[in-house]
Amino acid sequence: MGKQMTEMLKGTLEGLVLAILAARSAYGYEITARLREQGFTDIAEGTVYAVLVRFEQKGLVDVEKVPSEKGPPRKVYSLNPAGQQYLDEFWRTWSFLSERLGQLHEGGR
Amino acid sequence: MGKQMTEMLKGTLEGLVLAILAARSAYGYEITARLREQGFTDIAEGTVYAVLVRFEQKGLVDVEKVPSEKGPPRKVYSLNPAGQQYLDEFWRTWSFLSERLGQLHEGGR
DNA sequence: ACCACTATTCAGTGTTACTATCTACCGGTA
DNA sequence: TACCGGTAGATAGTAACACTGAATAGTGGT
Repeated sequence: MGKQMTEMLKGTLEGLVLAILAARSAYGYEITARLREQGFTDIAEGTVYAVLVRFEQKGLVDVEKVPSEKGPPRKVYSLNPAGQQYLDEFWRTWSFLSERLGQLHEGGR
Repeated sequence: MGKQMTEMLKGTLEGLVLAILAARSAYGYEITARLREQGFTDIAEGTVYAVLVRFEQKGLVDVEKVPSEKGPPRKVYSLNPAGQQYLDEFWRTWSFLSERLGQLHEGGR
């Protein structure tokens, strides 16, 4: 999708994935697929896994290994209270930025 | 403002500054001051200058040195057609992301 | 002579997403 | 058996970006 999207995803991809997990627990492959469905066709698989590893290291998610009928076992991630708090903070930050940019976008025409 | 804002600014700070320049030409110190007025109190001065250098290297702006009554000469930056095009692309990218995140934010409550 | 304000530059650091590749498990087919 | 496509995850190396912290420099006022 271009270099601008790549840079813009830094800082928002985390929130994107957290928001998906907030709706319901999921595993990496599934999250990638859902992002692709929503139009983020260029997000690399490896990138999503890296995000999930970071979440685990920061203690924002709980992990459970679940055997799969097709393929190797899945690592199912679910948001814990710390993750929910982190997500709340993300929304506050994003709202602030979104508001300012929205004003600039309107004012510029 | 926190680490989340720092990361979220990657990719959006460029657009922020471009949008400011689209409204009218400006120099670095002035841009920093305007950002601070708008609530971006934690954006480092050095960061803004780095953005402007990148713009110059990419050929998105025209530069003019103007003597100042107070202090050293100013480098006044103005958006050129390439910069305007880059800004248009930024808005398209941001709109896409903003729409998706907006949906997730609404759906999550 | 000193200080506060204005104005720009730069080296070094940490975080992040991408690329590319590798491992591994399963079912179906030749 | 041997192979392949789809599912699932891990990892080393790279590029881009914002921040920290400091340095440099010009002007006016005390």
